[in-house]
Amino acid sequence: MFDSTYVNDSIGMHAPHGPYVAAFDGFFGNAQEESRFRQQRLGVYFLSDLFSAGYMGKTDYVKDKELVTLARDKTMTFTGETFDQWDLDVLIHCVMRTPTSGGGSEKVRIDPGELLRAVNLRNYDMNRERVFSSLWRLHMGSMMIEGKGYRYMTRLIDRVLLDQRLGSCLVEVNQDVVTSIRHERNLSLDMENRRCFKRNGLAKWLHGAIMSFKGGFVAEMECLRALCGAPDRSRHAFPARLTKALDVMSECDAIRDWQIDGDKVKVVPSCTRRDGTACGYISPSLF
DNA sequence: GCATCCCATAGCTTACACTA
DNA sequence: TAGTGTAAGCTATGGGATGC
Repeated sequence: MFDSTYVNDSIGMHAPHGPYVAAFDGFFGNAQEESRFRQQRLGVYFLSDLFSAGYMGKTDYVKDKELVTLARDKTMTFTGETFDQWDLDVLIHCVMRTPTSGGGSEKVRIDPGELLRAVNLRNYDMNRERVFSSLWRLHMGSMMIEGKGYRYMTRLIDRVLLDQRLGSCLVEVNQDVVTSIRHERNLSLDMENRRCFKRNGLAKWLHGAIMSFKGGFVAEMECLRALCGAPDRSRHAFPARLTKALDVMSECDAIRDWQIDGDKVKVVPSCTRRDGTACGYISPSLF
């Protein structure tokens, strides 16, 4: 069943290339510039409320929702079912298994049971259904990044084929996402850390933040809360959640040190290089 | 060895009450 | 009225037992 003839009919759109492989050289200048444009930085995905700090929580359908990001010169909007850290676990699992030798889009077979074991969850009907739902959300959700003079439309997973008879699926992750996440990262170690955090969505979100800010970061509490998508109504509970999450990360050796000083939070990852890698700063001026 | 079920427990979210 | 504290309800987890 997992034959190329089955994966060519995507989502009703005839797409011999990936969804945004430019078929017209010259619009973006040379090929190198085009490549730079297409590959988003890790922070675009991890330092925003695209993947909120929840875990297997309630999802909402949103249309053109403006995401909270650190980007000053572009805006990001999202349409689809909202994502949380469970969806990010599913995405990273798929990225880890995507072969990169071909250079173009590569498909990978995903076994829900294996995925669930990899993230420390039980392999039973409800959780397997959650894997399929997450893949559906990751495929259906679309982002638009709008900068000076351009709009960039993309999605995280290009194609999903679900084999209901075998209970497994074939997934084609957006090649730019694969490139961004795998760039300079030891994904096995990242997944080991995330597994250790169990269902603490905020710890997983913060882990994503230190994947982007390799030298750690200093953040204002309120900005951090907005960035990780924590709702306004739970504002008063956020400091306690943050302390708990940082404790969990510290116990799992994902961070070397952390401090909460008034409304400022400082996080130093375990793998900080001692070559002067810059520490990130998250403040209201960036919003 | 793996999947599933049952039950007690823990954690998170949300609604409501209270206070400045 | 906005911010904060608390408790109830919901849901997933962990451990043990059982079946395939």
